Amino acid sequence: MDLIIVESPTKAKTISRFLGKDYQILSTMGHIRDLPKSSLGVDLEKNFKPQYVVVPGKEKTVNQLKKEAKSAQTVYLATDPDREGEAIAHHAEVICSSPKPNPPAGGQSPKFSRIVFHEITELAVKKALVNPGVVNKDLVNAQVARRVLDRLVGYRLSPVLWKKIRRGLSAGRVQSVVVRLIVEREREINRFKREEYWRILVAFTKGTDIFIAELISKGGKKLAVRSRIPLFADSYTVTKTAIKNERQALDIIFNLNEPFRVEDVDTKELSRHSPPPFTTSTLQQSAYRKLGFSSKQTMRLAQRLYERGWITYHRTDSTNLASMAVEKMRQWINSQYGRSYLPPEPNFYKTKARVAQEAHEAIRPTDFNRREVEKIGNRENRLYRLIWSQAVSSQMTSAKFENTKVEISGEDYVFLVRGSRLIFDGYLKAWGGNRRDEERLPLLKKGDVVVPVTFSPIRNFTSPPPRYSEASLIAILEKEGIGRPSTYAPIISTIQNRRYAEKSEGQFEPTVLGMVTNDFLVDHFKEIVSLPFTANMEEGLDKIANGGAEWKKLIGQFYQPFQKQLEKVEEQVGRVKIPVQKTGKKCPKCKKGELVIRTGRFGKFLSCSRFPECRYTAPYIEKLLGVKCPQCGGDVVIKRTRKGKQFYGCSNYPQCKWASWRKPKEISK
DNA sequence: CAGTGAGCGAGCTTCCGCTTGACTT
Repeated sequence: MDLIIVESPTKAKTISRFLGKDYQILSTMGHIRDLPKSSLGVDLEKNFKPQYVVVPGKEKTVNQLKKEAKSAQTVYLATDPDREGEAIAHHAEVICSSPKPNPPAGGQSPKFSRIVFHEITELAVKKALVNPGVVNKDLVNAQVARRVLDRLVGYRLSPVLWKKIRRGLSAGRVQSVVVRLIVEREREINRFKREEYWRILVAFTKGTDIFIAELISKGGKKLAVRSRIPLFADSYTVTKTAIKNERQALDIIFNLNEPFRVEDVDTKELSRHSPPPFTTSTLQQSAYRKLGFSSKQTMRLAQRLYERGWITYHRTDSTNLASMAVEKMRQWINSQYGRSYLPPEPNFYKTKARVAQEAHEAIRPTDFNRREVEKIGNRENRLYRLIWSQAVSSQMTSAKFENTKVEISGEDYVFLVRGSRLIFDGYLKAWGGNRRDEERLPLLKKGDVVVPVTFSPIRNFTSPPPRYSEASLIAILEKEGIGRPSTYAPIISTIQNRRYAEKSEGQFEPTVLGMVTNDFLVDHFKEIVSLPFTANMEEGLDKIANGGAEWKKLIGQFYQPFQKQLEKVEEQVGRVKIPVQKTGKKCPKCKKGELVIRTGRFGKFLSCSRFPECRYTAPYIEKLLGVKCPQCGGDVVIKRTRKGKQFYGCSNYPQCKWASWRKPKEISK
């Protein structure tokens, strides 16, 4: 019997349904061999020779692969069709073909065939089986280069941080850039100067209708002032008006004179195209924005949907849909919604990611007739419905809006009001007729006289660029090609576990430790924490994969200067002090020092500035919530676990051990 | 669900990317 090796057990199950009992199908559950965890595992004397070991905990899987391969005639290596998948195929081949102390006399060792398919359908799998190839050594070498580079960066840089800042810290090609994004953004926010400006809104009536228009120009000059601020990985547009204070605003209002006439009515039809079906990144972003799920939570739910066979694979960077799925979806749309919702040709989407490997399809339901899963309203179902709508609507026609711009003038002042009306719902139908974007206007035509009823000067302030949420962070990572679908969620945990950043009300703020560590890396290893570093690496890896470069050369080109810089920093740079935050309060123990806020391994805490002479410590209370502890009546405070997750605890800890994940209800006395 | 910082110096920390499952509120 022949053996087929895939990565995911769910995939194995699906394929065995297609192929019946003729094949045995096993899964590797990801990588089976890797560099050892507790040493560098890269021989610097021997041209970066990597030392591979069986991944701890994978011994059973490996033994089973070996055993079944022995009795197989052909071993089909059907791991994912991307760089990591090629490496897994290679490792499986190595494991299954060794050790061969004495090649069985007369017996045959198995033949290895590399097969690939981009969609898991019976046809695709059977086609792959009759088109066997061999493992692509160049692609494997590209993966080795990627792995070795990440190991060198991570395992040589981290110890520098232990020595120069604090034990246990970490640095890496991906995580250090993520921390930098958050730190840079915080500084951009701090640099930002809020500016006051005023808007003038006027409520007009026409007949029995009322609508609100905004003053947009005065004496032929537009009031809006736009400025673009370049950001570290982005840019930000600030819009304000030329009205700087209340006096100017009132001045304008007192000078407004009737009559006010409709000067111009401009109506345009606008079509809005559906977004593409989900990739991992866009699923995480949408689930966060629309359902409030964290990326971790989203992945856990998606995993369950995938295991039950309800959705395609959920770790993907592709927006492509299997042609069979598109065909079925088109039939479904045609029969349920009708012809006008079906584009003449299928919609195609270009993938946004810079370095997409497109080993899998986009995320979609496996059966479009399944509109709900399990109990309506539960989390799994809500995520499923999101995936369903995104996939189905991606193959539907555009929605059409009629947008109206009405200008109203009075002397040398011009007011503007915009309206929007949905004239054809198109793909929005798959979202359950979402009409939130409409803004209805009364019927207005040129020359109409409208009567003002109220004048409202509105005070505004320009707002700084927003802090990153999980969603906006993942969007940047995908855009820059940093990290992969399988790592977006873990990265976000890592930077919090290391206490480089904390999430507060859904937004990332750098800690003092995060800023110190980032500044150290930017000062001394600028290239590695730059955005193009990963992009450049990918370029090099592509050359290796195409047979146009040797992996050892690429690593050497990176490592020689890196090594020099490591030595220089070791020698010349002193230990960095982590700054403390002053509180202005006296230490209650020694009465001499000042209480300061320090960041330790378990987050912030209070201690005496005279440490180590005075060893006073106390927990740092972030916020008093005004809620009493249900056990002892003390104050309930927000605390953070070792891993940085928020929980609620009693301020009398450790005397009172009360703790909860959820905020306790107010106790009324 | 939780006690920290410095330095002494045992032994140890650390990367990214591919999988799932064992644990808990």
